[in-house]
Amino acid sequence: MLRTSVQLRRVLGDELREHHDLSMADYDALVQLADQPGHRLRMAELAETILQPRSSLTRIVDGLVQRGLVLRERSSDDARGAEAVLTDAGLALFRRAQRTHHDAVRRLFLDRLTDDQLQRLADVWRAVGA
Amino acid sequence: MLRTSVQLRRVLGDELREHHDLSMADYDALVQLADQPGHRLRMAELAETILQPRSSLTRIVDGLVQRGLVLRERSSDDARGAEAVLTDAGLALFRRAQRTHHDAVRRLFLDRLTDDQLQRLADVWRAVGA
DNA sequence: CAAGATTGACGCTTCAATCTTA
DNA sequence: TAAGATTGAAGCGTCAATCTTG
Repeated sequence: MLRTSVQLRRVLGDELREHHDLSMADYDALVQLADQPGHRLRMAELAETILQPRSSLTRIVDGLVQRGLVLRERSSDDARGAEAVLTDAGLALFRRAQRTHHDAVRRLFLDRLTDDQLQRLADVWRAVGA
Repeated sequence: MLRTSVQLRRVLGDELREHHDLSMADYDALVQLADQPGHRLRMAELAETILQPRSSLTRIVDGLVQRGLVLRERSSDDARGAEAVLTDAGLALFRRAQRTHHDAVRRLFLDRLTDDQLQRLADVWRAVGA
């Protein structure tokens, strides 16, 4: 079972890499930023939501900044903190990547299961994660 | 759902690392070797069964050989090929690691689900992997 | 001193190129 | 020439140590 989930994640990651040159972690970060009002989030919060250590997030944001997808800004209220802000280019790339990703998820996962199966899976999985 | 499976795998990996200084990939390799008659397998076959590129397997076996857990032997029938053979120490470590791993799987996964849920999960997951 | 974030160094993984034998 | 396996170099992810601000 873990084998299958690893393979699934691997394929999904390969597609993002191939079409948009994004790692799964990059994509996760873009998802969270795009989801926020103002498209911005504190580094520590962003790290937490994507289940990464802060040091890892620093590298991830480094890469996104270099490609002009994200800006780093000092936090206005607390000068120790930094915020990551999605640029227009970043948002545009995210929307394209999201299409790729959703298509892949549908093809590899959703289309292979009935609605009933999906419902059961969700229930069972909730028990594991709790 | 992928989040949960990633977390699960991460915790399982951390336990193997902490108690036996093994990566998941190391453990996967030991499982396959221990499972074979003669505790030996050709490199290419071992790579395939644990879903790793051959180059990755080379590194993995390098580490295991250095720790005396595995021996590398030239294949008797085809001198191009190499075989990995589990040593007594390797088998002993594997048995201990297996206990750790099984305990963790039970604790984090099996104990959280009813038999009925497990059965359903197996059915659903088979559809995804197919 | 504590909190937020970054950096240096290391380990794991993988690709492309290479070496060896068939 | 092809098949089996290994190696060099590069990227990703992480820990411990460090820098900066509160």
